[in-house]
Amino acid sequence: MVYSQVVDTTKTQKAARGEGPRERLLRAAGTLTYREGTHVGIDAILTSADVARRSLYQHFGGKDGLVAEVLRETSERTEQGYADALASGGDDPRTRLRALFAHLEKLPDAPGYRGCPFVNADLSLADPAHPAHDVIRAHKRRLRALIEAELRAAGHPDPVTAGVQLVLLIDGAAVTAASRPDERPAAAASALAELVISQTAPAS
Amino acid sequence: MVYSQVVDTTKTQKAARGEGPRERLLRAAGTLTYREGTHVGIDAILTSADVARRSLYQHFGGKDGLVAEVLRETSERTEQGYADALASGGDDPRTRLRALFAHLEKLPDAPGYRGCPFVNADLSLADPAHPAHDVIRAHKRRLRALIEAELRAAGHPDPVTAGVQLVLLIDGAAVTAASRPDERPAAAASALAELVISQTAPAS
DNA sequence: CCATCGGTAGACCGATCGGTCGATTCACTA
DNA sequence: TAGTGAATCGACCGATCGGTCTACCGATGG
Repeated sequence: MVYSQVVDTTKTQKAARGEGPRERLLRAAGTLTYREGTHVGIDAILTSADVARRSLYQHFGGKDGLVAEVLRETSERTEQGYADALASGGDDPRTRLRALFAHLEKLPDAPGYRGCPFVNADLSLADPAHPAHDVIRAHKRRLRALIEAELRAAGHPDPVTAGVQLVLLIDGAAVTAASRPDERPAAAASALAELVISQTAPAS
Repeated sequence: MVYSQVVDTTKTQKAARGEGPRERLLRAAGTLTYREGTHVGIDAILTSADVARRSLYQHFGGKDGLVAEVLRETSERTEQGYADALASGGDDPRTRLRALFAHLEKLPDAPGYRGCPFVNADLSLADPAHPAHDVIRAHKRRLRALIEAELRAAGHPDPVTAGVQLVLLIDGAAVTAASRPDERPAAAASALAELVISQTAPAS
């Protein structure tokens, strides 16, 4: 079943002391669920976090709770990154959106890039009642709202549809980058996004 | 772990007799891996297909071989659907591409729709050496080539990039439709695709 | 008539899954 | 200093995983 051995059981997280078991668990689970998928075994997470089995259940109630919490905290950091990227674009909502896509365009170049952690988890967890789905939906909804607000500020004729389109481009680029990075999908998505953004100023 | 009981162990496939074990296995595995994800147990597939355990290993060598073969055969049917959709658009490559997106736009309305089976499998199988990845990449590459040929025939200035963009739109729409169908992403993607297609005739 | 062969049935394997629990250690604080 | 609660270790649970194996069945064809 396993063709390549990528699971590294060594306690890489042990250096990150000073953090409590909860933090170590979240960090290890975040790393492993992203790299190996949400189906990593609990034991691998516990070993990597150097945390007792019982602590997991005391803090998160179980694996599903841990996975959901990992995504929740990841969404906070991610959205902070979005906000920073937008801010770097100044005051003009169009340049702000361009800055956001410039930020997103850099992500696939990161060493261990495997696509969007939210999309990956969403598609990996077949059970529609898994608590992670709500977390993911909420995150994507906030992203869409963020973009929609910029589009509205820019006077886009249909900011709702355009918001859906831009998030769709982001997710599509992430999926493609994870599978076929040679197509450079991030750049292709940014070019398409530019078409949407420029709809706000038909006669530039 | 399981919040909703969607696994139906009843031998729904038993009616499909006349087919050999191999066909029944492929049919059952296709249905179950799409509905439950690629992590369905082998026993569920065997029960649903009403096939002996040994037949699976004789025909496909193991679960991974079965999953890969399911995707391979699914890709044939899917690409036939693409070809038919294109053909329904007549001779003009632009109307052919529009017909293709019209075809794709109908897919999410199907009852058990859960997104693109290839994207889902690709993101669910964390092991990069799983044989299914090659099948999936090949399928998406053929789709891209199909689209690229139409764009080239239409005289698009950059058919390669535009091909990547249209496939990216398709995958992004599938991912979004599986998670947040209320956003009607297929329509949003088609509208964006129209922008790409119309680049072929700047002064329509 | 019997040998072969694809299929079935089902026991069985080691490994791993998520989860529970008792016993112990440790740091902090009252 | 004694007590308390959090975190530790590790045994243990039933279930399930993918995979192997033996035995049997029935049709086909020499």
